Amino acid sequence: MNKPPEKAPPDPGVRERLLASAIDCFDRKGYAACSVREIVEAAGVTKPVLYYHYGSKEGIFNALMRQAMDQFDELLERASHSEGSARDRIEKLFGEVFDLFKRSIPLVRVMNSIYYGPPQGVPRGDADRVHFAFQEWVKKRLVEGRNAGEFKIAKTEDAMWALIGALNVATELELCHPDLALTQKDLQRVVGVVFDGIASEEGRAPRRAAKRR
Amino acid sequence: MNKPPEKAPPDPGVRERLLASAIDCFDRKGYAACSVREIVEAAGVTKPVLYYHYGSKEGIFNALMRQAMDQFDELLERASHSEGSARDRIEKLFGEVFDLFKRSIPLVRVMNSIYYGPPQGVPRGDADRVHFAFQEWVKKRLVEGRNAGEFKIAKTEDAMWALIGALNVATELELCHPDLALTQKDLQRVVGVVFDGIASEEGRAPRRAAKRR
DNA sequence: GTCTATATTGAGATAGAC
DNA sequence: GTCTATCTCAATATAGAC
Repeated sequence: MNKPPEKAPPDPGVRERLLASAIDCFDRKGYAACSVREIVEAAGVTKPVLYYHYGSKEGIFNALMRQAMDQFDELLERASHSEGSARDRIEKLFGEVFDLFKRSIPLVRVMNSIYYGPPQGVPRGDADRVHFAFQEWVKKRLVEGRNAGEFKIAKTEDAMWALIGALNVATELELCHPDLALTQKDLQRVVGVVFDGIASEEGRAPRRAAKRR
Repeated sequence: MNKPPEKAPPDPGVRERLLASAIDCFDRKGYAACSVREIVEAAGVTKPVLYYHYGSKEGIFNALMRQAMDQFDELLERASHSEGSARDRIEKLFGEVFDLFKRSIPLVRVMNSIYYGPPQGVPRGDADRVHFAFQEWVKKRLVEGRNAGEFKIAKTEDAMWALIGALNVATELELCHPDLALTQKDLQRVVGVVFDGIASEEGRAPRRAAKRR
């Protein structure tokens, strides 16, 4: 609700410390279960400081969301100027997105819990916009690839979902089983499965003709 | 914490009403943000009734989780006796899982928010066990399929993740965009993309040789 | 088993001094 | 801008009557 400090900034970096602290707390306990007290204590300040800079608990949450989406938007923006085959460009963006996520696990967990989970008293914000933008980007590349003879796809959406599914699964593994997390190479192989398919040549034409066991 | 009623059950169905009410509230507001008061009011009872039957807010949550996992376990159990090609069996189980999810959206959202999101003061419980069991089931079918010449896969895990990713994406769409939700047929086509791949024949051998644009 | 009434704790947020 | 001290409210949980 409040604007950034205007007159004198005696404690530079308070805002950043508060953001970092909020990410950490939201990540460990969830938005609703994390208290303002815990956030400010970890940031080494008192409650009024948070309310002065961000207006409310929801205010600091929204600031986090905006920060995350700006980063993603920038990635998409740069990717729309990338070069190469459709597959190259998709693989490149997926690698960058995965890398960004890997570097922002706590923030991603917080965002996901609100986007996919129940609203915990905070609005979903512009998360939809970002999701749609990403989907459209992938779909465009797929259409281009098909027109260029690079892909054979009946329905662009199907391929889009299969690809996004592969990326999501890598992210989710990172979130809930860091020990089993996929590497960049692993992800590229999984994505490669989608591009190439796993059915053997003989098994493909007669779609359900594989032998019984 | 408490056992089911032992002596006299004057209000049959209270437990079920409480469970249903809890699912609904957890779904709409999240575990932490949903109050016991709201649960019991929707169930038409008072607070002590909940504490009598389930011991605590966490107790009723755990009861929900157990209920959900039992259903999933049963699905897996039946699927391990299914017949047909590996692809047939995988597609069949995916269809059943997707159907179960579609019929349990609120509960699934609650489970996911705890499994993938921050712990909101409740333990994750046995969710891991179920996930691993599902992954192992798929992996087994893939190995069988490869041994039978049905698939050509270098790394079974890659195909497993691509397939599970497709199922996840269908579930997640259902959760956060019911309007865009995939049908059973849609899901089978997306899964089909993973089985068959989308790369055209000429584009496949030289993996990065597609033309520049 | 289910109620009314209440104990107790901690939450989000703010007033006002400096 | 940041503090101390405090307001207000709603949360989980329980005591004890019926």
